[in-house]
Amino acid sequence: MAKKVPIDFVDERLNQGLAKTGLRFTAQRRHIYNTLLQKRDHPSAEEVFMRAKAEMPELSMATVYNTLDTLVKCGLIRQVTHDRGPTRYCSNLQKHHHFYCNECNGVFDIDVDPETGEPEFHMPPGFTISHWEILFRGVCPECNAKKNGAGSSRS
Amino acid sequence: MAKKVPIDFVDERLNQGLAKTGLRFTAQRRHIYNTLLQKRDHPSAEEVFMRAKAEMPELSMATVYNTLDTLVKCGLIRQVTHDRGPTRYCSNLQKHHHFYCNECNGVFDIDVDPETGEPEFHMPPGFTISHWEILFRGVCPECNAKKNGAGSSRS
DNA sequence: GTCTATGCAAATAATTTGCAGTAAT
DNA sequence: ATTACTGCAAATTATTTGCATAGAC
Repeated sequence: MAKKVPIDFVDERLNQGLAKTGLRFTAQRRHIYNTLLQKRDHPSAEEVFMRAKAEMPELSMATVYNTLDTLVKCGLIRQVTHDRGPTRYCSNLQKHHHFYCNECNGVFDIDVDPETGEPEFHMPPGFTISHWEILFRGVCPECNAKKNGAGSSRS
Repeated sequence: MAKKVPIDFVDERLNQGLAKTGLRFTAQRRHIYNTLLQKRDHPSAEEVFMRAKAEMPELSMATVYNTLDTLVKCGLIRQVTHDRGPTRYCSNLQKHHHFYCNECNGVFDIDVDPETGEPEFHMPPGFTISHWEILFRGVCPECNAKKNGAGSSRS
């Protein structure tokens, strides 16, 4: 079993994240964030809800959705959307790639070699690849034009 | 405007795809596949429905969903799921990568250099990248074990 | 005390399913 | 003739929203 992430670490990270946006520290946010950090997988909102509710029975689904969005906005977790099903969440903020299993729909982190940055070097044995692509995220030319033109600089 | 894909090409490809699985050639499948090939973007099922219904008013949403699934199974199109919204579809079967715009949620094809395979070489100007990752698809070790162990060979 | 966050329930969005009629082989 | 496909409507899944109450600062 992976070693437990200490609650002090959870609180510190959460406080840092919330501070940036002026949001409040609540028991639910702490508990949900802690739930995510305790297991290095890619749970859906439903799965987070079930795990977290086990120790906080009054917790509601809406709060889970709200909190997950909040944590994403704070940069503490990332959304993972590689298939048609529910959005999943990833608390691994290290640079890494993803492997999606076409059979069980599981999502696996593929770490990179810290020296070379090569993911293949660390591709664990047993995975067979049928397809791969690079996914870039950012801003497209049209939206960049809008941002640079009209809005941003007020000097 | 990009040049129109001839209907003969559409029919030929569709027949090839359907033949592999024993599925039938229908007016709806032809029309939907043609609709996808005529525009190189990444429409959702809803968008495909609207475009296709314009020329085939009796078309139903369920048929669009069914047909899109069929075309994916035949290998004629691919699903694109990079955000929380509706699944989109891609009729570009050339090797390429994707760029997702965080502002407008648009999806753009990023072609690769046919010589080197480098996507950056062809990254069009104006795109600014905030994050990128490699997405692998295939079969995970556990599912590979199941397939090789129990089921497949009946000799 | 003020304002944000939570919990509940209702609403919406995206997709799937059941089934009777229609069309392809 | 047989079996798959379509269209419609209802059902389900995933997520969001409105609002009264509770809690953080």
